[in-house]
Amino acid sequence: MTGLAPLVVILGPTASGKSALGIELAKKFNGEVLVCDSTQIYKHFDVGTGKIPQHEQQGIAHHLVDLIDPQEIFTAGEYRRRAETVLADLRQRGKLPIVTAGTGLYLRALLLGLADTPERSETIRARLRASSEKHGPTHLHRVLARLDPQSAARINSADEQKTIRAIEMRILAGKTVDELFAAGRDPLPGFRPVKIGLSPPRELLYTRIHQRIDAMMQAGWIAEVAELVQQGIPPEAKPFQFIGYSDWREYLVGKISKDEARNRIQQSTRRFAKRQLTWFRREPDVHWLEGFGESPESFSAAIEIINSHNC
RNA sequence: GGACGGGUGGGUGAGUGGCUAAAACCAGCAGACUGUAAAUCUGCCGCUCCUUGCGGGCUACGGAGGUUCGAAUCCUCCCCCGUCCA
Repeated sequence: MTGLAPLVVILGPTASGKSALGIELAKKFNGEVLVCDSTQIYKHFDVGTGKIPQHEQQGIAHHLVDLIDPQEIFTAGEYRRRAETVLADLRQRGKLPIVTAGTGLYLRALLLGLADTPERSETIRARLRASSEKHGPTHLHRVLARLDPQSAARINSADEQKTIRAIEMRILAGKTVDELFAAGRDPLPGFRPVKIGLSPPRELLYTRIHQRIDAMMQAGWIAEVAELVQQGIPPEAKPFQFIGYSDWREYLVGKISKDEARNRIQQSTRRFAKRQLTWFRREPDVHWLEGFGESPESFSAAIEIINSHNC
């Protein structure tokens, strides 16, 4: 029991109000925010990724934001490492860490850890992709079936991305996925997570998502994209895969109308929110709240949950 | 008033006598996911019953009738919509 410091986690789909709740709780409990979001990692992609502007942070420090340049690649493992550094620092300063999590995989990497597996290798991936191009879409899956039948059975043959990763692990480590995973993960030491989930009614969430997109547009999202394009950041850069960025890019060159871009963005955001919900539903020990993070009810409910875990 | 074209499941839309509860796409729902994760991938999607099976029943292609062993598909009348001619 001793030595285990509390770690508040606020999780939920986009637009559910995680950030707002995080800030309020940080104010109340002398905390700081650790953003757990794979998109806010990137510098210069601000409006569309929902970063909280400085002037809205109310003096609460936000960590794990703006870590890398647009052309770089980030990973869940790297997130875990950086988060641990931040956590150690907060602990030293007696601050309550509050994690606002929208990216399920990163949260899992933080809390449960990852198995000791090889990191991604761009060379191997490029080679595999080339070979897939040459031999057809299911070729890699057949290769995997030979190298690692178990994971081949688990991975759908259409899922090239996961197939490649499995082959990559097999090549680099000389072991199958199951063999690698058998060693177990490395859970976050020294902390006791208190998880609060935000799950507002679906209809309301979708409405809120639409409103948020409009607000982002008003906050200069399109201009932001124009600026990024102008700086010469190529369309293949990872953050251009984030919702909206390529749509606005197409809008800017006149390929689609503003309305069309907006519609597409609404659609993919809704789908994204669903996927987040699917992921988080499996997260164990979550105290689910039915409202948005901004609501006073959520705030007081969250306080009660945290207090009951005697933080 | 006349001439064409058309009315299909939540939407768009294919289907011109059986293999059609009806393609495809969208929307929606559910799920998987241990280093790209706002990514990537999968399933369901008229209602209903169970012994959950390439199972049974019911309802469905504007409406009403008809032809046929069998109709979204053919015929008749009616109602709507679009374009054109008066």
